[in-house]
Amino acid sequence: MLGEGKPDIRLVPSVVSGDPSDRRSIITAASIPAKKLGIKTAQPVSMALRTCPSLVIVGGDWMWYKQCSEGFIAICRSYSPVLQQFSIDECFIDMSFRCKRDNAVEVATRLKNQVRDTLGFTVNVGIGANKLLAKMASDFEKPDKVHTLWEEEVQEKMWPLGVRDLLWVGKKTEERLTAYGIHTIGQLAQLGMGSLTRLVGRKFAIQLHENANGRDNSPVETEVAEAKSYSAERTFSKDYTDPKDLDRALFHVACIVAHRIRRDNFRASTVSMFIKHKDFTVQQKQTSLTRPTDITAVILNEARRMLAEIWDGKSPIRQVGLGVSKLTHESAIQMSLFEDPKLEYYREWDRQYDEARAKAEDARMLAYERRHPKDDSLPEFHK
DNA sequence: TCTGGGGTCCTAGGACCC
DNA sequence: TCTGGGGTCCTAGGACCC
Repeated sequence: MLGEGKPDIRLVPSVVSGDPSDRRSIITAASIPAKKLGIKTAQPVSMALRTCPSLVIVGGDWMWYKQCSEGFIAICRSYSPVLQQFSIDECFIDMSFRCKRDNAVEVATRLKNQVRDTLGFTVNVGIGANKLLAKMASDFEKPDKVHTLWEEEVQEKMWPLGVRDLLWVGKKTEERLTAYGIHTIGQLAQLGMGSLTRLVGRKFAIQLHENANGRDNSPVETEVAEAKSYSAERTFSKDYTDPKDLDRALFHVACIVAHRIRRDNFRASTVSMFIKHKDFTVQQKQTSLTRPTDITAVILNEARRMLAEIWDGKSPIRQVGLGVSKLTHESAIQMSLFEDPKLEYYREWDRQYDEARAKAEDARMLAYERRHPKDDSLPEFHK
């Protein structure tokens, strides 16, 4: 993991980001020293460099992260099978049948230390009577810590925090709440439902009210939900004005998305696409297909048609995206008598594309293994 | 300084049916 | 001839998460 003589990037201001010479790169993760300087996730790298010229910038290693994630989840699962993965580095574990409240901190500390000593990275563990409280507790002081947030601690530990610290309160909701004089989670908890409903709508108001009061009855979902949509987007290093460039980008994202749904044995009935202008405004368009498809050419064709409908063909475009939804696993393809004979040709093109992609995947795996040679001094991942 | 990429869910208005 | 209200589907847009 760490080479001889290389500094531990966790101990100095550092970030993981895309190519720092690309002005459009943003930060995917920041070390604690970097965060202390005010550098935040999703900030442009160029901005962070201005804050800290000596910032250490490294590229991401997604295959490694995935492997670390699997090792982490495996350890967590050994504590309780009632586990819900929330993201690549977070999960909820229902320990209610495994330990009593009195020894929850002890068990959590054991889990935290086992992850650190086995996998070589630290985690925070939050303990609470529901998922919201556990999640909020896990975001208290880092790193390598265990925190509790029991119901009777909500007023003392959670209510003084700013509304933005509450899960599901993002930038827009924060703006609305602060404009109304609501700055802390405690104020939010005591705000009347009438006012809250006017600010954020009925459904969200109910959730925010419950959550701010420390209540959450959502279950730990052990089943991994099937994907409901797939999408891909490309941001250009310079805004595009040439239709040829746009079309190439659309082709690129269509290939990626169609490949993914074929890999997962899906067909899609809805195709959507969007363009983001240089002022960040977005135009989107979606269309329903008469029959679900997994053919790149069919998806691309719909996207092209929609692009022509929403773009004047000359205003500068910063980003293009394409998505599919309304997915089914229909295995029996109903061959219509009137099916376009070109479809067979398109299917063959896709077969060859998928094959080439599989080869590229193998090559990436090999390169990964060269990057991370087996090191016997490091403990094995729990599989 | 100039803002990625991949997802989920919600809302609101219009079309259409009963 | 003109009117209601509920349900469902579709589309566009917006919010949030990591």
